[in-house]
Amino acid sequence: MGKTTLKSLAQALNMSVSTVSKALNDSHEISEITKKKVQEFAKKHNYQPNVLAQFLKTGKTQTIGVVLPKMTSPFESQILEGMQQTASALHYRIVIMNSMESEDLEKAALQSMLDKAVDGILFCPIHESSNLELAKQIQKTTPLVIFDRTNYPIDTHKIGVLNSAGTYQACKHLLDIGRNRMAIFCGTRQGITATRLLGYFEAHSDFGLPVAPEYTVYCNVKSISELQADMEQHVKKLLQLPNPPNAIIGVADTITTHLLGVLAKLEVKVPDTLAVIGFANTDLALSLNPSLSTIRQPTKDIGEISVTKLVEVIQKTNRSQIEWEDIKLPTSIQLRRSTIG
Amino acid sequence: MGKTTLKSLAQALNMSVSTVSKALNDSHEISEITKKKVQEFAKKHNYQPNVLAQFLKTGKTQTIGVVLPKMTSPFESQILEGMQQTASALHYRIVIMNSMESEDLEKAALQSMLDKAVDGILFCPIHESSNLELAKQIQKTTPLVIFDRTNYPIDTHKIGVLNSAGTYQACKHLLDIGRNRMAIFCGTRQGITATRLLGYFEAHSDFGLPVAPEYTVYCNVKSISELQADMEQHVKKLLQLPNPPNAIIGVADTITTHLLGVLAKLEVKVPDTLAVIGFANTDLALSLNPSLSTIRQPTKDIGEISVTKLVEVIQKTNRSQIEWEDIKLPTSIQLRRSTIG
DNA sequence: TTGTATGCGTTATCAT
DNA sequence: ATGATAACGCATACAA
Repeated sequence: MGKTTLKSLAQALNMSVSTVSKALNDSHEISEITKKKVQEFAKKHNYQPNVLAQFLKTGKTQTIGVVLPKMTSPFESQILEGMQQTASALHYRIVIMNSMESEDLEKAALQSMLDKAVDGILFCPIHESSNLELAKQIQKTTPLVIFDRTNYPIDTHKIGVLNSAGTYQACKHLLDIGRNRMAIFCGTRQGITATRLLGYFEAHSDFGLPVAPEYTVYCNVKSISELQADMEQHVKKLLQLPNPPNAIIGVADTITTHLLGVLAKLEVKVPDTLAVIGFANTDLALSLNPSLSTIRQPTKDIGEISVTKLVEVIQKTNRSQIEWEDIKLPTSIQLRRSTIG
Repeated sequence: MGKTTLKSLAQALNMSVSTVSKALNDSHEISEITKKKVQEFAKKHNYQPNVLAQFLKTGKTQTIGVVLPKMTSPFESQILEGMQQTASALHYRIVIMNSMESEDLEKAALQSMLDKAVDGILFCPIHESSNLELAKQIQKTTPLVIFDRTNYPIDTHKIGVLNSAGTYQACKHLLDIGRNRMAIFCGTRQGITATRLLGYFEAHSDFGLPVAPEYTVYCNVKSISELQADMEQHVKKLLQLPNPPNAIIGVADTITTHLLGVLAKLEVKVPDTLAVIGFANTDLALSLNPSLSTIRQPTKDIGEISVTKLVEVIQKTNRSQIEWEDIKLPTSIQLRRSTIG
């Protein structure tokens, strides 16, 4: 009593392997009666097709590889959950490779996908040109879709959010509540940060607000502790300006949420002295000090659409004729006590 | 110029397929000179072995399946990250299936692993007996290791934490700072909750504190909003008692962190009126209102050890002789303003 | 409607 | 030291 295979079934049923195979695949060239017979017998003997053999035969693994810079912050893990769920629904499985913000690891991750053990790749590059050549190379043979970091110069589907609009909304809200001196805390000097800054500048221009260069702050996001120390210095410096800001916008989850901790430590009153709003997908906004006004990204949708689009490409026969889409999903804004007191 | 395979290499080199295969696998029966020749040629032509064929041949997929109830909270995502990293180091990949706290989905997830597309399974059951029979069934053919929920009645390695000690420590700390009336907020009535409650009772017994039954509170954790509403009611009720508690212990990440939001909403002073401490792996403890005293679980270690132990089993030839370990890792306690003001 | 034969790309066994 | 050949389990073109 070894494992049940097509062969063993065929033997037991006194039929040929191909008949059994076709019957189990519900082929039209098999009579209903034998189909039923075979299928029942197979079920009874708990037959499980060896997917590896199927894979080898069909060249498809029903597997999607995801390469992304981190996976523990709410933004990423929510996206991953969305991907996992829709992939499951489409009968795909997800394999995650964490590039951990390192270009070398990212390269290794991408290369490990290359061995044809995945049908397609969902890629969130570390920065706007990291491993670009490799990605282009891969794309020649394996469908690849970009998510989140959509300003990555490559021809394929891209799924991200309307970053500049998110910041614009935040600025508008701050202005509405009388905060006209807004600092903005950024991460690295590229990609998404740049787009979010754009919304900030646009809003200032539209609303006739002057832009103070010292209000644009770049933080060291290498590690949480470095980020905290760095933000502490920046806040102190800003508050000593002759014309200090009365609001801060955070351009990323980590920055915005940890900024509250820094301000609490410095005993800066929020929102009295500084209103705070920013991009954040934490579900702890209500438990923060004070409850945090957020610009939320539709993480579940990002995950879902990324998978859907990728599978679309995978299943397309003539891949050359696809019109690549650059999808930008809208953000939403939630107002809480960190801005409205 | 199709894909480079053993066959194509052999043809080009005018050698046999088996020679090439052996040369690439560094076999001792191949001369150094041909080895070098083959390996260089293969590299030059960017040869990638088809892992699917390898899988079919060897019966190993170098893939580990993870089934767990959720993946977006810090505790779970940190564990997943730990698993992913050590798996990578051991040349395994991780496939995640999210049971989403549903027994049916859990069953489907486990069954989808059954088709032999994974070499082993890491399983965190929804509750202490969910899909127990199926798990036992699977275990006959596929190595399976339990993590987090270690009070699952099955014979295999289990990797979790010393839950009762965690709560015990928290109680001790509360007593040290003069809080002798501690309520405890639990989730469902089973498994881990029970163990953590044990530490609470033990501490009370050891320290000669009376246990007030109304201090043990079970919360509805179906969704965040239900949890918040439910906790709000419980807090109100507790504070109206003739002898209200002066501290609350949360037994899980979500409960503890969201409790702060509820208390903020009710304008209950923390820690003045109620000190708060609890199990939580959020890295936002410092940004919470107020900064949160936590009992932290060694998530990275859980992930790392789980994978290591599972791979150990996978690679063991005579699986029958293994002594199953029930590993309990210590928690650590971080004191912040929610208890020490 | 059913069966036969072949191949997917590897590894492993056995000759040479 | 190298090569021929047979599996692994399945799907499919083709034959009957």
